[in-house]
Amino acid sequence: MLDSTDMRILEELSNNSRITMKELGEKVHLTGQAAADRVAKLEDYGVIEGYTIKINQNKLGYFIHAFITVFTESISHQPYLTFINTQEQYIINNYKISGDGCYLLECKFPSHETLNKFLEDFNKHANYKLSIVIKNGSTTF
Amino acid sequence: MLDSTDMRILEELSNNSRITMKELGEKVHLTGQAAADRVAKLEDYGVIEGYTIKINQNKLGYFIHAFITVFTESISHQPYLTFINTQEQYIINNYKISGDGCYLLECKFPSHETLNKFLEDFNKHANYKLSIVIKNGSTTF
DNA sequence: CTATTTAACTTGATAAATGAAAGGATTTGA
DNA sequence: TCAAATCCTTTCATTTATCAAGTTAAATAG
Repeated sequence: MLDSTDMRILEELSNNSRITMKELGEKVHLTGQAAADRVAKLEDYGVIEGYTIKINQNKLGYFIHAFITVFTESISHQPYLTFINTQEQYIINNYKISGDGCYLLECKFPSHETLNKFLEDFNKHANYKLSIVIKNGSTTF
Repeated sequence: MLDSTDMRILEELSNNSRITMKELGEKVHLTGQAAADRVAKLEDYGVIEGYTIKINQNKLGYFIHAFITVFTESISHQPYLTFINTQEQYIINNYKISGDGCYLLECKFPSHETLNKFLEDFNKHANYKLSIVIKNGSTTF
């Protein structure tokens, strides 16, 4: 379905999604139009789900990046899910997982105070285990 | 530092980073040029770290999304870190964390077979606890 | 109170990118 | 072998981005 040129296009767009089609074409040895056609196909096929930006959360005042392993107390997860829907500003991802815990909640907080307050409210609906990110050794793509 | 217009710009770019400056300007009630100026400042300031794409990993054949809590056996983390550097294709993020475990490893695999093989090699360098993502209730921005 | 500076924005001209249409290789299948 | 499909290129009209200059408003200083 995808050839190596498509993979290179995905790589280039991962690095800079605002690149012009002309430039992208040069990088993968195609004309701008051919590159644009390829990209349109990747969109149609659904490999490219969207175009977005990387935001530096520290610069927005979110200094704490945390993962919370969630253990819901009751049989129903609904109270927990309802609660976190009211906490959108702090939530990055809520992964339903198998293994230890029901959910893995990725979140961000401006301060220990806000985190503490969040956990107090949180604990009314579920138990948890907290992991704070010290360093992000992220890879590309 | 950032006003509400800047926040709206970040939101719009998060939703579609390939939007034209003209269109972006219309959305936030500015001319294209003013919008472009704002975006340039957000880049300079470092809030916008880059432009990227959302890739559907399933369409690339990565059907398993997992989080691995890592417990290094030896005092030195180096053997573990060296190992995962050889496994780039499977690694999304390697977060150094406080709390339970030393690292939280986010990764992707094409199949249970590749995951199993990975864990066998992995286990030579560190112990682990595996969580497989069942559903991603991700939020925006 | 007035002059000056600065920041944020608008306008207008030019250069560049985009999108659509037409056409040319190359491959695929009947 | 012929027809269709795929993938790419070229060309051109349209749209967009970019650069420089000018406007406005608010803050600052004399």
